[in-house]
Amino acid sequence: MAAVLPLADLKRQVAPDTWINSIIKGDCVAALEALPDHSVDAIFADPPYNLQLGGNLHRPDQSLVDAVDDDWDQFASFEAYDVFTRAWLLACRRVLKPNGTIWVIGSYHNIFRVGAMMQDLNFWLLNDIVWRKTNPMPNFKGRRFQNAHETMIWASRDAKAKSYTFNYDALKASNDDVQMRSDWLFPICSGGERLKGEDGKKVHPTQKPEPLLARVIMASTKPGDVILDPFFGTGTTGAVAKRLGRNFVGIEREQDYIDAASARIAAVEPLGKAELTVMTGKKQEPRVAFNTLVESGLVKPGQVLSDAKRRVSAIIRADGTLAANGEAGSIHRLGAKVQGLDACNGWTFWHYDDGKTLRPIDELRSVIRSGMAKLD
Amino acid sequence: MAAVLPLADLKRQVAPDTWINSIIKGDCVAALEALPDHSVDAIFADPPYNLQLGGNLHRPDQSLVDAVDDDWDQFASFEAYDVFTRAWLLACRRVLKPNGTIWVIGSYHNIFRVGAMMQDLNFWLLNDIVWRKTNPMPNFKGRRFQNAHETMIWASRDAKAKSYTFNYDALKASNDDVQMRSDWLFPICSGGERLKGEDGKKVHPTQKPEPLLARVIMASTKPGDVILDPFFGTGTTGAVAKRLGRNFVGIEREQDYIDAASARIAAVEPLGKAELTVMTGKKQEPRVAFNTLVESGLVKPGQVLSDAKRRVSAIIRADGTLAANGEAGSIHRLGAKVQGLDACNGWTFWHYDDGKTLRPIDELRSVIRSGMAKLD
DNA sequence: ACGGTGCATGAATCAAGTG
DNA sequence: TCACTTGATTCATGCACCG
Repeated sequence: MAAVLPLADLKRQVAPDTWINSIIKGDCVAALEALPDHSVDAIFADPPYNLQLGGNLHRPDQSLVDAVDDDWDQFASFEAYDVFTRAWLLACRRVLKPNGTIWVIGSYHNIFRVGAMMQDLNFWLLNDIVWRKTNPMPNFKGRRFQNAHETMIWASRDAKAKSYTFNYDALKASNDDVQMRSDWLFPICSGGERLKGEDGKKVHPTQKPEPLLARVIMASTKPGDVILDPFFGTGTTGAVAKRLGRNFVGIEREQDYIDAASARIAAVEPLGKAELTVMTGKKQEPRVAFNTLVESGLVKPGQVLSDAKRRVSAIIRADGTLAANGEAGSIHRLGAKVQGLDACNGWTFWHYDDGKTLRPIDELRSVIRSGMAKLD
Repeated sequence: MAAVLPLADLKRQVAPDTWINSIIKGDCVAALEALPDHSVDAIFADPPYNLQLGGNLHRPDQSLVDAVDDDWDQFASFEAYDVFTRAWLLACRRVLKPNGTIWVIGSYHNIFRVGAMMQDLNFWLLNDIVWRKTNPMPNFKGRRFQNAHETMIWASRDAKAKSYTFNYDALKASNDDVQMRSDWLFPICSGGERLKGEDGKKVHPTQKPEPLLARVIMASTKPGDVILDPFFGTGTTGAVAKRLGRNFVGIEREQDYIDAASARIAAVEPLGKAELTVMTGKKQEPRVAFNTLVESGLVKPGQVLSDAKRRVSAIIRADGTLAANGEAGSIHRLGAKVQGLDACNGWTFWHYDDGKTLRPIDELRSVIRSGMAKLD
């Protein structure tokens, strides 16, 4: 797990087992060039924020704030940052599968430039997600609002990509059965999760919290997917991907970060298959034609179906169509017609009388499906 | 109030009384050209979002979503939108005072382009603010996260502007004595606040809620300041500015919107000077001890206080503490104790009988505070 | 005057599979 | 690529109406 690959050994190698679940050491764009076209399912990118810090910042007690002033976060100008951003985004886009999606996280210092560039490069923005921090750093000078959030952009490769992965039902189930919103609340990375060096100092200045990555990965990937992180740092993406039964590829320049990430990922225990099973909606269940209900005898030709309030009714015909008012058609078409609508889900609209109460025919479809499941 | 000015009458007139508190009818950039250099203290801009909607969207009940499909939101391309954005931002920058600040609101469709352009034009970003909606529209198809927020960018005219207005202490005091964060929670504009035409339909598709504007204006302007809104719409900025003792200038193209805004603003009653002074004071709201109420005679030793439903009661002692069931303590400690809780806000928990009804003692604190305000 | 039910609606880049 | 079919999909709030 987490082999470290020297960049020179890679030349757009197609065999995934040469680079999957490894950290490629080298410059981000050069390393991306070594990966094959359309080879990763998702990308999580935490690029340098281009913080434009003037002098040092002191707390009210005069202690010095340990700001992000590393070499890799220094850009001479917006133009230089744009050139850098365009290069790594383009390289990512080539490597991403046509139905893959990309996440980029940033703050107000850089996220507007990144988002505009993504639009310029034909990524299609799906959402912007706000990470609200429960415990953000205060604003010490009292000259601005406390900067209490960061922004993530989630985008598909292009506007036409319709079948990207989004585990809507699992997210909703995990969120008290209401759909997941675009504002997420998580603590910053601290305590035992925060990697510290032998000197007790944090290894990386902007280590992201694992729960944040976990939601990203659970929302937009499937088990077994390959997730690329072109700014791997201390490997939060890799650690969470491994724990959640996904694969990763990391790109990182600094040996200290690579060392920390390798050890970290090696210690991760993946979850079992049962725990990883994602709740899915009706969409993913096998298709059942209404005629199957007729053929199996669950409903009978001549039987009357009605809507939930018995305002309209129709008769089942032997070919699996319905008839009412001299018209006939599928359960969906006729359901739409009797309501004067363009569309209708006949499975939930039409009901049958079980002797006591009206029940949707969708329940009979479930009976068929459970019978099919037993054949597995 | 809210005179409507034909654009032709204005030629960078310096005398502010010719355009202050009026709505200029005309194209945004052309109208901005008519205003003098460095003439407004703050700008709030709600530009078109450039939504690129495909076909129609239906709810699960097949009803049609009333989308924003107005002509003013149609742009041929990102490039066309950028040209438009650059033009109005540049014009705003000339009109803004050197120490003025600008707010721009948008969604993920446009805010990244706007933010990047602002940086390119040398605005200096101070914060990005997230407006979290309590009641956003759901995502009906379950293909994305519910889009539950919009983003505002707050920026000064340039990096060197250090003495912009930011009422840090007033914001902190209004926020339970912790500094105001970058994520704000407000409902969308609906109910009685939402302007409706004679046909019962909304006058403007994107009317912003007044509390949002109130926080913007209270945070970044002083009483008497001039606030420009280059996309005035139905005049939320003007209405809130007038109520809060500020001046406004609006620019709007559509006569229907101008008519609605004029009538709306005319009906606004400005707050009194005392109320505004309290709200904008540099110090936090003065702390009032319960004993001050006793000393001032608003409550009397021996008087009985109870909770809102008369389930528990306590007696006021001369030293400003309460006693009940053989225990005594502050209004907060005793309130917590009688409820079996760890903490309690005694000001809102305890009520007194004014002869007709039970009223919270917090109202008596307000009486003390307004008396203190009159001493200013 | 209430409480309960039903309905309308808000800045929305909102489906997937088959032939 | 287009046309057509199948059938999946919503949260909070305000207001009208009714008993």
